[in-house]
Amino acid sequence: MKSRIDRIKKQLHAASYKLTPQREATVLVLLEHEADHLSAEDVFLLVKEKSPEIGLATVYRTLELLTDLKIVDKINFGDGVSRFDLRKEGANHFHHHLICIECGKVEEIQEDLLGDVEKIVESRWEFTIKDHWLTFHGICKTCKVDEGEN
Amino acid sequence: MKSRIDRIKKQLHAASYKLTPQREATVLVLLEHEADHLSAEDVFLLVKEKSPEIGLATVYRTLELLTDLKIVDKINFGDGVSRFDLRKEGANHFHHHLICIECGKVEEIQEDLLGDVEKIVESRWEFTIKDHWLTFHGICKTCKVDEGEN
DNA sequence: ATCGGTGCAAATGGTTTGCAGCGGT
DNA sequence: ACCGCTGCAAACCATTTGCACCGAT
Repeated sequence: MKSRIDRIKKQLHAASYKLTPQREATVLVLLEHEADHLSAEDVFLLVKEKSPEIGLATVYRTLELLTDLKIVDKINFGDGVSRFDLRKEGANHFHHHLICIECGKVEEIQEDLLGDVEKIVESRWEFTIKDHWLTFHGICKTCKVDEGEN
Repeated sequence: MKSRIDRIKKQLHAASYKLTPQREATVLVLLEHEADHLSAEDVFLLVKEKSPEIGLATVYRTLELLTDLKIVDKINFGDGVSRFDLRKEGANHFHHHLICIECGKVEEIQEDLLGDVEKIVESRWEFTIKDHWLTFHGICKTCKVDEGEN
């Protein structure tokens, strides 16, 4: 855990930014909620529990900074708010989501399932892929079970 | 073209809505710009050329209605505005996008390239897929050529 | 003394809503 | 007369920005 923060600190310094207490608090919240796809407001409220003086604008600015440095990914599930995910170390952002339309739960898929698809796209459309977003909408395991019961 | 509007009219009636002049004008704009990924504001301005009295709220309401009826797809490229695509007839929304990060152009891929990936997700995560969004970010053919020249 | 970073409040901008009016049935 | 639909303006809400201030170098 310590080392993760230290590495982020280095990344900030390398881009000549400081890891201020507010930024550290924000990153810690993201680390503690890695699986949660928090919105900026969610992050703000959680940071506020530990550092009540923080302002919402600072959280937005920090999240933007972290996004620019590719430390977090800004993702959009189409519900009107941006969500922020700490990027797994070493991952080139090959990380997909399953959104359950019944319960709203979001699962992550870390594997890269698109290798073959990307090859096809790159050759057939002569398009150099830098990144992608893949989201599936459907019914999760739990909700399928529940439906069977009702 | 005529038949396309007629079919949409039937879909509206089937859900007990009318194809009012404003709704028709909106649908016509969408038909005329099928490849363009228009924002609500874009649609509004184009409809206004033909029907200057229309209000922005009506366009929003119409687009929402068409989205609910799955006549159009509301898509989000992460640039802060929703965009609206007429759904191809008979397509279960298997339609992907290539966004060029140089020039902003959006290309569509009509083929469904995700068949195998979906099988894996459905079996490995026990998730029943209803729909998906797939967007690639990268450099399009034209911009690659331009870069070579500079 | 400078300057990056912060908190607050105000501004922004896309989208939604309240409401009175209109037009077809 | 009813009721769905519309236009307008106001409201909303996530996000951004202007600005004065603070704290470390």
